[in-house]
Amino acid sequence: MPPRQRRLRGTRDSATAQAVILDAAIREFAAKGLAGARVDAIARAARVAKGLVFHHYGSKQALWVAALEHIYATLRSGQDAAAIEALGPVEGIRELARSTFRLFRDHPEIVALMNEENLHRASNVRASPRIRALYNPLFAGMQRLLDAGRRAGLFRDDVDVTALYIALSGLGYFYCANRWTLSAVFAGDLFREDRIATYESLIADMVVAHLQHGVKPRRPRRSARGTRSIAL
Amino acid sequence: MPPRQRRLRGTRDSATAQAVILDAAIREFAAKGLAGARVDAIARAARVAKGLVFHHYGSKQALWVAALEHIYATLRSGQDAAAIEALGPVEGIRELARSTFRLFRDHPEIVALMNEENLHRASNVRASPRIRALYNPLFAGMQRLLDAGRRAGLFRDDVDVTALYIALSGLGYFYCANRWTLSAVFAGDLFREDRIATYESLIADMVVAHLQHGVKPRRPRRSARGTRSIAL
Amino acid sequence: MPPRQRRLRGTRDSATAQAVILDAAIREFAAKGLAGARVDAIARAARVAKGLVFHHYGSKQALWVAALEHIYATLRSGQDAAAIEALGPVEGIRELARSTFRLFRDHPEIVALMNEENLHRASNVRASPRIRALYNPLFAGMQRLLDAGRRAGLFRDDVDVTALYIALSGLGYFYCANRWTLSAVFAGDLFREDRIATYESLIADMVVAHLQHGVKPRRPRRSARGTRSIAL
Amino acid sequence: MPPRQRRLRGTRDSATAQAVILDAAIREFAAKGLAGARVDAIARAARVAKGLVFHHYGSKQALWVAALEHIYATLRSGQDAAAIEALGPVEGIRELARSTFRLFRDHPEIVALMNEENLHRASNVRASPRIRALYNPLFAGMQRLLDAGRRAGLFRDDVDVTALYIALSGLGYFYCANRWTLSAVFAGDLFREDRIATYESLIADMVVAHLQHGVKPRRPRRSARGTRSIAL
DNA sequence: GATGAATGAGGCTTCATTCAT
DNA sequence: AATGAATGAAGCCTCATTCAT
Repeated sequence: MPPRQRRLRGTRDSATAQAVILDAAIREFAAKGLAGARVDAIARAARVAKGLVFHHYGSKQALWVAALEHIYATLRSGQDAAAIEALGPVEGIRELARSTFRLFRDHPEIVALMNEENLHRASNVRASPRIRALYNPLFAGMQRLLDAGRRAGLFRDDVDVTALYIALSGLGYFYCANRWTLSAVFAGDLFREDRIATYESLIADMVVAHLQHGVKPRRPRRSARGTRSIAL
Repeated sequence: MPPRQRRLRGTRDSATAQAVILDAAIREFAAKGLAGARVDAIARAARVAKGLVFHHYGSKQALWVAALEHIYATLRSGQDAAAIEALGPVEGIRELARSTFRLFRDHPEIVALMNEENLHRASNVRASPRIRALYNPLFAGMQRLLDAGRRAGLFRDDVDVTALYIALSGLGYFYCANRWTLSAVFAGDLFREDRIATYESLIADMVVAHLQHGVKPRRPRRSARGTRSIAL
Repeated sequence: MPPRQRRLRGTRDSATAQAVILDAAIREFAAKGLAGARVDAIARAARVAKGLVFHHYGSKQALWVAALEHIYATLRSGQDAAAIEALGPVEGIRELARSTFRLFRDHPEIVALMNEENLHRASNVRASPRIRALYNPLFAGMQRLLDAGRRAGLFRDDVDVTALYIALSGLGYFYCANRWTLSAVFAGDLFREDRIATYESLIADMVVAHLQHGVKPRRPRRSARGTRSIAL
Repeated sequence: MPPRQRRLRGTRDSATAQAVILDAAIREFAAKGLAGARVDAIARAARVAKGLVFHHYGSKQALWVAALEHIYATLRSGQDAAAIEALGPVEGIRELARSTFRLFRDHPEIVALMNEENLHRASNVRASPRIRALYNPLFAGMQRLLDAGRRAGLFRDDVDVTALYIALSGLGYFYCANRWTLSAVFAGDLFREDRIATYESLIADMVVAHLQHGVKPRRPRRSARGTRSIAL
């Protein structure tokens, strides 16, 4: 009788096994939370003996940390600071807002794990310098965009990067994090294509509207770079 | 010798006991999530025998639903549709944004339980008509405010109530939901008084900026911000 | 179908349950050691759900400590200081030696647990003042016996109580502790009645022979009490 | 970069590897017992892959037997029958008592493994003719010493070799086996140099006092203690 | 109504052992 | 000979729930 399930047995490829386990773990953690996740389920999903999970990761908690670091890396790699900066102030910020929304939408595990981690008061994030370091380039890039926008007379000059980042993220985050309760309350699927598209541009509009609010357009009004349309 | 710890024993006030249990449960659920919460801990916090929890609520799951209904009631009672409507379009929306933020801030259990409930794809919310009904008055009120704003030439006319509610909530939600991870990443306490105040007005500004974006002020133009005039 | 095994179910007698569990635990610990013992086996032997063991004792380790304290109490209650003192120097010491041997013989769990506890460098005994306190009356009694023996010119005067206690115990202990290996090596059962009796008197003789070694008998030579035979 | 830790890898000296493993095993078994010992820990201590332990010894149980045989060999080699016999009855017995004590003192692993083996009712010792055979020369030598002592009128004639061996061993064994519990109860270190020395001579005295007890000195009576005279 | 002893299913983790390399 | 990934059978312990009182 052939084995019912292809196991790793014989693979002896520790890197692959670890990746498979981590992937399964992220899925399980995202679906059930840390406390609700079952190592058993992770092992089964990874087609691996339960013991192997511990062989490679040591404990459920350590696996959780690995999952956290992974999703933070995903998050950050989806917010490409350089690419955004290249678009110029207005389009750059718009794109950042949209891509952040897109990230939360396409990677619900990011939202789920971040929520859970906040339950634990970020004890793991705080302990991981790797995660914290990921944010620096993004914030630096945002700051340069804001400065450029101000110099070009496009943006107001009383906006704090941190607050802006939080607002911009929150707009996308809530939509995804509360997908199910919102859908229940509104009796409709929030993730229908058209709704998502509408909301995506709303986010971008709202952030930029705020940045431009009360700014007197200057006459020749030329932003250094990134001017796409006169409308902006 | 009097009992060292006052228990409910003998008070025969089952309503009080139930309230105490529910209160303890909300705290525990907020701190640990549904899966992470322990009935034992709830009973201990309520100074009640574990069996009594089951006596009154039947199961952990049922207790969860009760907690959920409770926090939704809190949420809704904090967003007073009538009071908001009375403020007129601009101030009404501003106040809604601020009070929603305030709710999430002062009631972290709301955020925590909503997150957890979304893990379960809102199965309990969907099953609770009571919760869903809570939203109707608010949305109706918002819709009337938006209409009034449009008629007064203050607001653009392409804004969907649902989307607006989500955006407005998200701005406050994220700040609270991710309090700990954000504080870790920014290496500072997000909940310092001044930061909160700044962010609170940012939220209000951003929402209104969006609603007014691209709107041509009509002749007798009255500044929108803070005018509590009858016209609005 | 009647229940296969009588459980405690319905007993609701916590004290009894705890005693039954402790008894089973001592047996299991004595047979397998701390590491080799199975909580499962203890619960089964006690006809109790495994969870109840933890309900009452908290952990295997705590159960071990309880077992230790129990066997030490047994040990000490088997070495009745008062009764021994009443026998007078020679017979008292003889009886102490014999009864100590008897204790080890009839309570192999004492020997087994003491051995195991020494593996752990007595960490639990050290932490239990209750156990340590048990020894005081015995040593005080022994000291008084030795003093009396010296005053009566029966015992040499250079013998330390502690050393004497250790020697006296060791004579009986080894016989029991190594029952099986010794029996294997000598190809005979060490616990045959006659062998035991022979060895029991050997122990008593040896200890007293030592105490009397080199002592010049005085003429009137009357021990205060307990003089059984002229030979002594 | 050279390997951080020198492994046996590549030495192809399987004999060395086996010896290193056995040594580590004895240490681990002595510290934790059979059930408490971890093959993992043994391999780590031996700086060897876990698989190699099984490669060479087959199973934990087999490794235990090897360890057992090793410590029995050590024990026996420390009780040199020929050397003891050469000392004559009194000094020979004294020396046997002292050297046995010394063995237990310097090789706590002997005591620990013997205890553990008795937990298992000596099943491994019984199965190992090698171990049992080790005792024969010693007993034969003791018997000859006793006989000589009797013929010389030094020893009583009702003493059984087996019982004597047990008593003599027990005196030293208990002191070492219960080192930790005794130290805890007496609140002092049993292994302080002076205490050990005192006890060592106590053991020798006690055994000889017993052998000489009630023996009428013949005419040319020579004191037994410490006389290394030819007559003995 | 209220208690807490008791249960049993199942969770995380350990560990001796096997096996491909 | 030697390695270390991989396994699976327990092992300790937790926890929601039941039940006698």
